[in-house]
Amino acid sequence: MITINDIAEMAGVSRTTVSRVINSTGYVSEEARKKVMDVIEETGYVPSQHAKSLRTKETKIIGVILPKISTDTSSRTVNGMNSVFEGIGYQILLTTTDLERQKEIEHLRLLQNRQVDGIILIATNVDQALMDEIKTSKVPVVVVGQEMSGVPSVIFDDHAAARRMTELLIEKGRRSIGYIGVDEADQSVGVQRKAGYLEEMAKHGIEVEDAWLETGDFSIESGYEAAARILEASSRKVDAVFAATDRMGLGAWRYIRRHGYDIPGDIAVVGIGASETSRFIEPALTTIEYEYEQAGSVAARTMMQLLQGKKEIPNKKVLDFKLVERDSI
Amino acid sequence: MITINDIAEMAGVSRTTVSRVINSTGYVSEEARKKVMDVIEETGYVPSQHAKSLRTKETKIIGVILPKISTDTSSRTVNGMNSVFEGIGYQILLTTTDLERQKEIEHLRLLQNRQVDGIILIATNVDQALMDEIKTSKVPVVVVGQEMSGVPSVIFDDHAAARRMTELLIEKGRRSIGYIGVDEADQSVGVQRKAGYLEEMAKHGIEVEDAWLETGDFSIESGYEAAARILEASSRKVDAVFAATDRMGLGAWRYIRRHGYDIPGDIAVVGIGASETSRFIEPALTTIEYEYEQAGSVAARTMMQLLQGKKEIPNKKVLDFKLVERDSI
DNA sequence: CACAAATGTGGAATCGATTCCCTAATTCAG
DNA sequence: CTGAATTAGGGAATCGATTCCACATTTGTG
Repeated sequence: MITINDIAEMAGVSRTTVSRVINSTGYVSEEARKKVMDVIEETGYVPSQHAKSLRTKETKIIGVILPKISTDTSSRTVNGMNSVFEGIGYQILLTTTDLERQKEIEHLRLLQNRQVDGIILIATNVDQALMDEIKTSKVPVVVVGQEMSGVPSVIFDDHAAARRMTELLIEKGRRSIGYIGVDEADQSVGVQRKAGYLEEMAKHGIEVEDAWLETGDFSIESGYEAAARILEASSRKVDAVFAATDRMGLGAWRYIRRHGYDIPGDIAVVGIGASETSRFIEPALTTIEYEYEQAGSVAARTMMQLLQGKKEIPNKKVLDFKLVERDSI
Repeated sequence: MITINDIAEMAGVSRTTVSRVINSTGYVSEEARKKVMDVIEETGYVPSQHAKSLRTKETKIIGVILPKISTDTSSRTVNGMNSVFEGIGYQILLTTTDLERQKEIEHLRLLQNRQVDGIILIATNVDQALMDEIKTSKVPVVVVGQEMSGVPSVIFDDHAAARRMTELLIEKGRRSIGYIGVDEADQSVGVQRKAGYLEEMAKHGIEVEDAWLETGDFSIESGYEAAARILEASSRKVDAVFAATDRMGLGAWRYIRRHGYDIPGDIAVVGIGASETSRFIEPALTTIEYEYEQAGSVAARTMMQLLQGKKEIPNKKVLDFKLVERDSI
C-alpha cells in the first residue's frame, strides 16, 4: 500500500508538505504543490481514512438505524438523507432493528464504537431507556418519527393528520368509523393518530364503539384481520374504516372487498402514508401523504448543523402532510 | 476519551496485557485478566476501531453500491445481505448511483478509500471500464444482477425466465405479444430477457413485428408510454404485453385499462419481479418471482468466503425463479 | 538599509491500538 | 537437580496520517 511517506519521498519533499497539499492548509509554494500533485496523480494515491480519523476524530460517516429496510417509508427516508449527504462527502452506515425494541439501544452503542460522526434514528418508541442512551451518547443523535423532548427530532403532525382524515370521513357523511391502530408504545403512530381520530369523533358528537377500535402490527395481514374483527363485532353497521398505516389499510381494503362490500358504496377505506400500491388499487386508497424524502433530508441537514456546532437548533421540526383524496371514499 | 493506556494504568498492567485480554490472545493469568475485565466493565471502555483498523487493516464493514435505494429490488436485496452480516458483526456502508453509470466506478473507488473489507455491487451494466476497475480492486468485489466473467457474481436466470414467461403467453393462445425492454447496456435486464422472449417467439414460428418492441427506463411512466406506442403503431392487433420489469408492467397495465381494453380479455399483461403492487391490483399481474433476499444473502456469504481466503469460489451463482400466474393472463 | 512580517518547509510528537521480541518465573522431564 | 519448555507480562516499534513548533528565506515598510 502506498502511503504519504512514499509520496513525500517521490516528490522530494517532507510528508508535512504533502499533507498540506492534500488538505490545502498552511503555506505551500506553487512549485512544491505541483510536484506533489503530479506524483499523487501518477500513483493514484489516496490517504488512509483510518490514520486520518485516528488523528482528527472525524469519519464522515453517519450511522442510520432503521426499523426495517424493506419498506417504502424507510427507503424513502434514507433516500432523502442520502441526497444531502452524498453531496458533501458523507456516507451512510446502515443498521436495522427488525422492529425489536431493545436492538435500538444495542445499535446505538454499536455505532458509537464505530465512531460514526452522528446517528440518525428512525424511532418506533420513546422508552425511557432509549432516551437515556441517546442523551448520554458521545455523538449527536437526530430522531425521526417520534417526538423526544430534548433531542432534535423530525416528526410529522400525526395528530393533525388523523384529525383531518377523520373530519373528511365525517364530511362525506360517514358516522360509524372503525379504526385500526398499532401498539401504543409507538407514540406517533400508536398514540397520536388514534388521539386525532378520537378527538375529531368527539368533536362531532359521535360515540365510538369499543368494537370499532382494533390494533394491528403494521403488516398487511394484520390489517386484514383487524378489519374482519371490526366488521364482525360491531352492532351498528360500520360505514368506514380508518387504518393508521397504508399497509394495514390495504389489508382492510382487501378484506372488505372479498366479503362482498362495495368501496366506497358500503364502506369507505382510508390510510396514512401514500404508498405506491395505495395509488394503484381500484378504487384507489384515500390517504395522507407524508414527505418521507423530506424528513430524511431535514434530518440530514439538522445533523450537519449539530456537527458544525450550531447552537440554535430547534429541537423539533414538524413536517407538513397532504390529504390525498381518491376513490375509496 | 478513554484509551487502552488508561485501562492499563488503572488495572496496574501494561497495555500489552490489556490488548491480550480484549483479543484473547497470548498468555494472561487469570488474576490479570480479571483485573482488566473489571476496569473495562467499570469504565465502559471500547477500543477505537480506527486505531485497530490502522494496524490490522480490517474494518468489518462491507460497502454496498445500489442503483437506487427506494425500490423493492434494492431493499429486499439489502435485507438479505443484512441477515447474514448482522450475525457476524459486519456492517453495511451504503451508497447509491441513482442509475448514473459512471458513478459505479466512482463509488467503487470511494469505498476502497474508506477501506471497507469488501464491496458488493448491484450492477446495471458490464462496461469494460467497470470490469477493469473491479479487477484491479484492492478489496474483494461481489457483483449481483449481472454476469461478469472472472468476478464472483450472483445472478438470476433472466434468459430462462423470459422464455418461460413467453411460453406461458403462447400456451394461453397469445400470438401478438408486445415487449417492453430496457437499454441494452444492462446485460441481464436489457439483453438476456429480450433474447429469451425473441427466442421463444422464434421457436413457435411467430414473427415479431418491429412495432412490438419498445424500450423504457424502469419507471412506471415509461411503461405507460411504451405500451401506448406499441398499441398505436402495431398493424396487427396486439393481444399481450410483456414488460421486462413489474414497474413498467404496471405502467402498461394502467395504459391498457385506461384505454378501454379488458385485461386479460383483450390483452394480457405480464412482468418480472413480483412486486407488492403487482399482487394487489385487479386483475393481479402475472409475473416472475425472483428471490432478492436470497440473492442478497448468497452474495453476503460469497463475500465472507472471499474474505476468509477460500480458494474454491464458484464465480457464478445462478438463482432460481418462480412463475407466478395470476389474473392478468 | 535594517528589522518585522509573511511565506515556505521540515522535524518530531501524537492519535490508540497490535504485535514482535525479550526477560523472568514456573513447571516438568530425564 | 539441571536445563528445556511453558507461562506471564512488559518495552518499544509500528500502522499512516495531522499538526505544533522551529527555522530559513523572501517580501515589505518606515
